Amino acid sequence: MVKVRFAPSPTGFLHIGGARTALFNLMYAKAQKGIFVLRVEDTDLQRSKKEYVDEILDSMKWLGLDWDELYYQSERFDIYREYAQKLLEEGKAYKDGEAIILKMLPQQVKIFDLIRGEIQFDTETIKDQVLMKSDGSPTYSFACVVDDAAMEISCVIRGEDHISNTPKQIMIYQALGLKPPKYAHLPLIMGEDGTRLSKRNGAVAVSDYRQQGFLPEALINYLMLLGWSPGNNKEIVSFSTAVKNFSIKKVNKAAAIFSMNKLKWINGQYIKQADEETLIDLLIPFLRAKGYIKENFDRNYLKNVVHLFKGRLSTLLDFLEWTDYIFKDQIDIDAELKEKYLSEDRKGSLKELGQKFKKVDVFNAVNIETAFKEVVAFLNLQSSDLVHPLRVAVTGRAVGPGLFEAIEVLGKQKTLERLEKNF
RNA sequence: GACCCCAUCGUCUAGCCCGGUUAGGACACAAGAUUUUCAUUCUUGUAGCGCGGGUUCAAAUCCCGCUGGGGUCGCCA
Repeated sequence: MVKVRFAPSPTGFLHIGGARTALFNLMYAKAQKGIFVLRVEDTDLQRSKKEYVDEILDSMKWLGLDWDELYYQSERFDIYREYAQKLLEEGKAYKDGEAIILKMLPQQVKIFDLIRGEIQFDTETIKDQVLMKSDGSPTYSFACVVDDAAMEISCVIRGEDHISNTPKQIMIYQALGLKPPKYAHLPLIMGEDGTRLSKRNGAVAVSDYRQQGFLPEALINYLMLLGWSPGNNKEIVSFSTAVKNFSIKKVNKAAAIFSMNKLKWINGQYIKQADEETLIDLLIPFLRAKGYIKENFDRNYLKNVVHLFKGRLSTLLDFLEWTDYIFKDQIDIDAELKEKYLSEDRKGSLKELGQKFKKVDVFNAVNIETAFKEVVAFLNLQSSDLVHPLRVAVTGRAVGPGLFEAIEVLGKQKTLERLEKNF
C-alpha cells in the first residue's frame, strides 16, 4: 500500500515550498491510489502555535490538498518515550541529564533516493543524535522515524534540505530494528534573485497568494511545473491530468527559481477560462473588503462588469484596480490626463455628446456608438478625436476595455453626470 | 571549513537512462497583424547544452577533473 505524508511544523504559515512538497506527495499518492497523511509536527512546545495549525490546514484546504488522515505529534509523546526507553534498555542509547541520546555506530550508510539514485554517507561525520530532549519532548528526527514507521509510510517525499537528515534517521531505524521507507528528495524552490525564497523576494506564505488574488488551481498548476513537466508541451494542466502522468522518477534534480511572471500568466489563463458566476463568487470577498459592494448587491450587474474585464486580469486584485470608476460615485481625473485630453474645445464636444446620450433610451453599446458617430459627424471630427476625451471624462483613464461596452456597463446616469460635472 | 546535492535559452522545462535532434515547448523580451486606447488573441524573431579533458566514426547525452550554485552541520523542524 502506497502511503505518504506531508509533515509541516506549525511555527509559521504554510510556505509556498511546503505547499509544493504537499502537492508532490499528493500527486504521488493519487497516481497509485495511495493514502495521503497530514502530520502536524508540533513537538516544539515553545514555537508551535494553534493559529499556525489553523492557517496551515486552511491553506491546504484552499489549495485542494485534501488529506486522508491527520495526526498531531504533540498527542503522541508517550509513544516516542516508550521507544526511547527501549533503546536505552538495549544499550543503544545513553542518557545525558534528562536527554536520551543515540550512539552513532561507525559505518557507511547508503540511501536510495527515487529522484537522485544512491547517496552514501559515512557516520564518522555524524554526531550522536539526541532522541529525547531534556524537557521530555522528542527531537524532529526521532519523532519522524517513529511516526513514519508506525504510520507505515511507504515513501518519504520531502525537500532536498532534508538529505543530510536521512542518514541520521536511517541509523534510528536500524537501532529500532525497523525497515526504512523509500525516499525522494525534491529540489528546492529559490527566490527570483537565486537565493533562498524569503519575504524579501516575493511572497512566501500561501495565504499571501490567496490575498493577492491568485486562484488555487492556478497556484497548483504553477507549483507542479517547478521541478516537473506534465509532458506533451502542455503548461496549463489540471491536477487530475497531472496525476495521470505523474512519475516521481521524472522529477528534476536541480533547484528551481520561482517566477512571479509565469504564475501571473497562468493565473490569467485560469481567469479567462473561468465562467462569470465562478469569478463573481471569487471576487465577492475582495469587493466587500474594498467597499465596492454592500451586503446586498445586484449580481446580474456584477456579471456584466466581470464579463467586461475578465479578459484583462492576471489576478483578482487587478479587477479592483480596473473597476474603481464603476463602483465609485466620484472619479478623480489626473491633471496630466486633463491637460492632454480635456482641452476647452473638447469640453464643448463632450457636452454635445452628453446631450445626445441623454436621448438614447436603450442605453446599450450599439446605440451609444451610433449616437457617438452622429455627434462626431455633426461636429466634423474623427472618431479618434473624441474617443479618448470621452474615455477620460467618464472613466478617468486613458486606457480600458471597449469604450462603448464600458459606457454601457457604467450606465446612463453616471455617464451623463460625468459628462456634465467632471471638468 | 567538513559532508552532501546539483548544472540545457534571462526564467521554468523536453531531450540524457538506451550517444547520431535544424536542441523542442512555455514565461519574459522584440517585431508585425488585429483592436478607437490598453490588454487579450495570432504570427514571427532574439536567446541555451558552464569550462577542460577523455571514451567514440559520432557527446547535451557516458566517464573524470575544474568552476559555479545550493543544502546541512541545534536538546528547531
